Amino acid sequence: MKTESTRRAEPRGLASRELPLNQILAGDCIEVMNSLPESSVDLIFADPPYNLQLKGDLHRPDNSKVDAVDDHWDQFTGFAAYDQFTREWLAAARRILKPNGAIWVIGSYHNIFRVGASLQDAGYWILNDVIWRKSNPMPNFRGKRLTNAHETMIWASKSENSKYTFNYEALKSLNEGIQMRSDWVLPICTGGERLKDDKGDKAHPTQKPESLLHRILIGSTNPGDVVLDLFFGTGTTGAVAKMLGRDFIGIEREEAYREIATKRLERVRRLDAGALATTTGKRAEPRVPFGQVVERGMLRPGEELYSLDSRHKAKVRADGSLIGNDVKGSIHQVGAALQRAPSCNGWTYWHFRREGRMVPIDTLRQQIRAEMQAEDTPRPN
Amino acid sequence: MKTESTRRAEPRGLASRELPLNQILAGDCIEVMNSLPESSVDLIFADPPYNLQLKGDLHRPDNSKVDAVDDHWDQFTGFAAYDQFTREWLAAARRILKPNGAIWVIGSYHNIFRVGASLQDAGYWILNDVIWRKSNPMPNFRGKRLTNAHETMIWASKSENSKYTFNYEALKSLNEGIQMRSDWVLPICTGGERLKDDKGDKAHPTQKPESLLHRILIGSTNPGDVVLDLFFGTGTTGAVAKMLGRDFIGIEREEAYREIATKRLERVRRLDAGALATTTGKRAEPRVPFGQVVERGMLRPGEELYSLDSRHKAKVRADGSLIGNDVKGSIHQVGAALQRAPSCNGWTYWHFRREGRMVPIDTLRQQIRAEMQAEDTPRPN
DNA sequence: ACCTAAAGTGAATCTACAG
DNA sequence: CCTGTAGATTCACTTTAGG
Repeated sequence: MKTESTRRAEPRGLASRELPLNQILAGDCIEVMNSLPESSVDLIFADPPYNLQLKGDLHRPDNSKVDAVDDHWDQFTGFAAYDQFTREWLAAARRILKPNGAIWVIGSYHNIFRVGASLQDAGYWILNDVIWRKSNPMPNFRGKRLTNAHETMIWASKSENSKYTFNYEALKSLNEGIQMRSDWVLPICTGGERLKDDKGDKAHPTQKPESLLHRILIGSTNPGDVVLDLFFGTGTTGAVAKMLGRDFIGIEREEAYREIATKRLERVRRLDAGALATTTGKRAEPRVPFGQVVERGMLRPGEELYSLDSRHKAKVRADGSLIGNDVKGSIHQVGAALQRAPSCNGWTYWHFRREGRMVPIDTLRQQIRAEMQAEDTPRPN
Repeated sequence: MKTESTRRAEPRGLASRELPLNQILAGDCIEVMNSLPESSVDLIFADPPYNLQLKGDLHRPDNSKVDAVDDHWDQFTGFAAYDQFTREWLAAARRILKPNGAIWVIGSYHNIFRVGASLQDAGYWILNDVIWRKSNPMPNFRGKRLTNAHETMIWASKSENSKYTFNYEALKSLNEGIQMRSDWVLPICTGGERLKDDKGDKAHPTQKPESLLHRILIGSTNPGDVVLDLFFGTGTTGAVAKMLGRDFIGIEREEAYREIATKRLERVRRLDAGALATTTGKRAEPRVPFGQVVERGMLRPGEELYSLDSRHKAKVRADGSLIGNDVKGSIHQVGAALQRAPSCNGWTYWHFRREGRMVPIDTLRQQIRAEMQAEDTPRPN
């Protein structure tokens, strides 16, 4: 396995240097991939059409119409056509993956079983299936099925013996000391993050949240890695990759999406090296992980936190750890070190500035807890 | 869709009466299923071998053993054998399912994608994929992957137009009044529920928790339904089915498991009817034509009805239709037309005035329903 | 400006039955 | 098979409107 310290063991070949880095390539993803050199990218992310096969309109109980995914790119004549499409892009993708490369694919029950089986047949080796549990899904309006509250992602290496990248400690750190599980609770993409067109409508019907890609890229790539997105859309993968200091290549067929993504990417700023460094040591601790505050964008990597008396400050890092005065670690550890105290509750010690005021980060934890309580009701039967 | 009130609409055929109810049948599940009459069971639950790593034993439908192979080139052989086994039991299961029957299959990423694709290919219609999120999973000891903290279930009807059973209100009630989502947080089977053998070791490696089957059977069967478990194991499905007043059939190849399950089932007691009753929605109520309200003199022809905000009004006619603003038709049609909405539930939209208050006409329907129930209930004289 | 109420919205395979 | 109609059905969150 490649780890944080050994990731440079695999030298970039000549072919890799010729890659069209940090660009959006126009065209069909299979054709474009076939024009790229083999064994040249570290990670592929694919959010292919789901083949939803929707029939009539759907109305909410208040009679408003649900804005469905009826785009032409989601139309297939049947399972056979969809399977062939899937097999072809999976094969092309595997060719350009480095031997130790990996792939992430996201889908729903409409397509994910077919994609998963084709992926296994193509020689990929599944590492985990990961559930994106949506904290705020669209309900089932007709009361005819369960609320479709999740999507499924498959994480697979190029082959069974690939030394894939897995930043175990960074993910554990994002989860405040507890192993990251295969189910990730994250909100869908709404609000200011959701891109709008000229008319104020959503620019893309299926824009993914940056928090999802943040966790994927932190966990399965290193800074400087090349991340390829086969169905780039509005460029969420590119935006997060750029922010996190990874190189990206996007492939997108629709010009409208390419234009939106290009503008979006111009606004993204790369984090500095300090914010990008991730924890390699060990830690442990309790309930709501501070990493979720970062993943959810409540605090930005690179943002500064202050003690209430402003005597100490520290910088937020991408994996949910802090760095202040050369001390790295959890919000608790850094707070304790700077005070030369044996311990410190980072949640109440650290504050961020909003509109001139100092706000304790514990308010952000309370927000997350409120959401978790709403979405998470374990019941022993 | 079958609801609580209509589930008896589908008569049991002669064949159904010949089913070996509440028994554990010995043998290979495909052969046993082929000996059962077609279109005879309401629900099938299947917890098939997960094909873990293809390293353990895998048997073909003819009971011959597949040689486990680690060689890369032989992987396809492994998948092919597993796929054939899957297709055969799925086909046999579909034959004995009633037209409105459904199936649940549980698996992990090792097999669930292949099972799901085969299931779609066989003509089943996926209703939901459901995530069993384990509240207490085994951690990943080597730190090389994410903690595998969930399993995936697929819920599918026999065909696209099956009127499958879905007890929406009962599940909503289980979830404290909020509609049930596709992710279920439940603990794994441990403690006193976990069956032990003579030596005190776990009797079965993958015993499922009763809470899981409880939710499945409450949500997708009615009392008296026939539930078939193809890989019965220690009989969790049978135990929960018996407790919930469903009939079960179990198929199990291993004698040791059949013995354990038999003992287990003897200890299970069937709940009484009062405990079995579940919440039902309006769909289960008998239909009442608005004309009956007029016939019974609860509203007079010529009387005016109003929307709650009094923006629209309409006049009752002798035949139980309405006329408002030159639009004539049913209470639903006139309500929809006046609001320019695609549809409208006239029962809740229209109100009449009594003693200065606005009363929804649905209260009149409820009165009629109450009288109908009183008539149906024989009174001891 | 600030608080509250109302409206809007999200990858959705979303009805049952009489005639 | 088809068509037409009765009539049942929503959660979490954001944005906008109104006071």
